[in-house]
Amino acid sequence: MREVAALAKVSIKTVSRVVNGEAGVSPSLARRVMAASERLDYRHNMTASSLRRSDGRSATIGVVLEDVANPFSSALHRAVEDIAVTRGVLVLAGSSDEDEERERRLVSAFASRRVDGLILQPSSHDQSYLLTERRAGTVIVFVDRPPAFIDADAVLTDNAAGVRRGIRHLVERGHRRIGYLGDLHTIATAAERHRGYVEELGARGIQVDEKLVRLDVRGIERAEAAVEEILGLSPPPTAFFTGQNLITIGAFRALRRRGLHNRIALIGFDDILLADLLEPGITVIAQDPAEIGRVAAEVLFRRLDGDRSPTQQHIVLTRMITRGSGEIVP
Amino acid sequence: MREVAALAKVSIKTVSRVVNGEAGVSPSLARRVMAASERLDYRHNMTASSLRRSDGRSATIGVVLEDVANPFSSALHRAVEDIAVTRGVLVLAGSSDEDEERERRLVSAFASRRVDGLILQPSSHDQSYLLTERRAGTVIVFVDRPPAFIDADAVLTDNAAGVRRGIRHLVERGHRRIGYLGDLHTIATAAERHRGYVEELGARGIQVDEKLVRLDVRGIERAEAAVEEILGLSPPPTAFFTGQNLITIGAFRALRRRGLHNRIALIGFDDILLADLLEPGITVIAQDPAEIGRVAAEVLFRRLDGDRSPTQQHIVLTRMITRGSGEIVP
DNA sequence: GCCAGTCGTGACAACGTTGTCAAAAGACAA
DNA sequence: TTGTCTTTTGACAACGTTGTCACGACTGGC
Repeated sequence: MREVAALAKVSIKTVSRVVNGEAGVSPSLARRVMAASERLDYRHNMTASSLRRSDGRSATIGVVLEDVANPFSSALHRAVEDIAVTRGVLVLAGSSDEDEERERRLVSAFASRRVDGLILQPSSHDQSYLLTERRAGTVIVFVDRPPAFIDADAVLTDNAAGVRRGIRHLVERGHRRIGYLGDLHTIATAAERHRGYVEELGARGIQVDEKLVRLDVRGIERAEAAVEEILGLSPPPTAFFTGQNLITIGAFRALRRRGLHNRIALIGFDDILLADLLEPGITVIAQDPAEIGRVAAEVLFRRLDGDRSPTQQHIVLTRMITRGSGEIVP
Repeated sequence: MREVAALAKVSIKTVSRVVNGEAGVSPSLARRVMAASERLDYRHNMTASSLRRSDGRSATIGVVLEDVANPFSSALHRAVEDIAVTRGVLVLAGSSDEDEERERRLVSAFASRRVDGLILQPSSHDQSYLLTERRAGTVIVFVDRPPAFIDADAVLTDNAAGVRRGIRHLVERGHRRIGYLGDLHTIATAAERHRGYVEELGARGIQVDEKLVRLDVRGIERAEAAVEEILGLSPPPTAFFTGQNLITIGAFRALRRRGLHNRIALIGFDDILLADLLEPGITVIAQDPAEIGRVAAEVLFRRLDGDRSPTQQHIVLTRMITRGSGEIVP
């Protein structure tokens, strides 16, 4: 900037004014400054700018997700980015891998780079450590899972309601013995989904048979094994509800290996790419990660713009997509 | 930092030394400083630090991908992140959507935040605009597509070789009429893949029948339509090679709708989640986006560590995964 | 007890910007 | 011409750090 000022024969303050598009610079000087910064390949230094600036904004936000490579997280990430770019804001992204320690390290790294806001899919069970960041002015929005020990905006899926919808769908088609496979019960969403299963069965006057329920099922292989086991019961279930993506895939594999994929019903939580090409197509309760990301980003920027209203939980609805596997009758 | 210094009754320089873990601070003072910064919730300001620091490093890199939400890009992104975290470096990510203008805006936004390095999956056909950034000391590594009008490190897939492998597989099983569907010919990788098709047929003494070839096929629907058209020829092809993910899906759909999925062979470029659950499973030439990301990040950090050797192209191999669709005989 | 050398500490300037304020230059009326 | 007001411009300090350097307090050898 100093060099540009020297070349244009003005003060650096005038260069600053031109760079920031401030009013009150005569056109001739402005032209001279632009020409000079062009010639010297001048690049504005946002970090120095935000250091000095009164609002101290870095025009950068941080996003902590379970894994930027998984479809749910990355769709959410993309939606956040789309809102952010419209405001010239950049997105730092990190994966917590369901690990509290990693989550905290990421948050701390973001904080030391003075991000304006944070979108967090929490792995931890206590986010009170964020109080410090918030006191420092960082806006925080939770996604997918509710905050614990801190009052903050959150954008969540109606997990229990979604599962109830799926279970109702099965019960209405005559199923009474419905197996349930859920993810780690410590994950808030997994607990919610299991709750939906129990509640809907209760509401329909069906006793929960604990032998048909497996929690803490992680990954495809475990799901396959769990389905095999449950199918060994007598009488076996006539339908399965699977509480997560990979579990759905594992269950489908197991059913197909046994040749039961057209005999036993299956509904999965969370949509799966290509689910419509399978035989039968898999009926799912689909979340809308892009919508979650969009809403979260909008809430965040509204807060940054000065919204001081009480924190709020925003619920994003699920949608049932029927493709065949959920419409098999007992 | 000033407040911490005041509370610990030392100079701010001593606080700086403690925060940076520099040697030569007496243990008693160090303890006092730590206690004080704990009590005041002091957060180191990396932006101010990197502004003053002699190397000027921001411990942040930028990644420009086609779309952070697509599986290829996001797997690559994740691999980069994994290398970066080990060095305390954070990753800014952005999606170019195959749009030159967006790519340049992202690069410029990254540059103004003084990222140390840039990993770029270019959409543009001329990246000479990056010369300025590089002169400023930013390390640049290209992924997936080679640089144009700039000499830089690149990490690429052996596209042509991968396709040749697939075509050979089909020819060896007796196919002579093999349809080919490719993405936008302006994308370097798509052009390379098409080249592989032509070359391998040539090497096997098979004349390319242009009626069996469709380029510039974008997305699932277009691919479906293209397959339908080509199937209308007489004689129709006995196999298809599809040069991209979505095209493979579209082709499979079209074949299934016609009831030909067990009669006409299909090999796709790039692996598809769940491809093994389909009937038949889809044989693919799989890329390894995670490996591309890993290598790119390693090259980038090696450069940042001072490696001044000539720029290099790193080739990441493809792998054929046979699942059934590619093993159908005419 | 003196000197040279080492170690710990702090004062100060600087990194690249922008906010503040005052000075200079121009516009207009009397 | 003068005085007043408005517009344009620049000098300077400050943002939160770290590099440089110098100072004082030890240490050990004689």
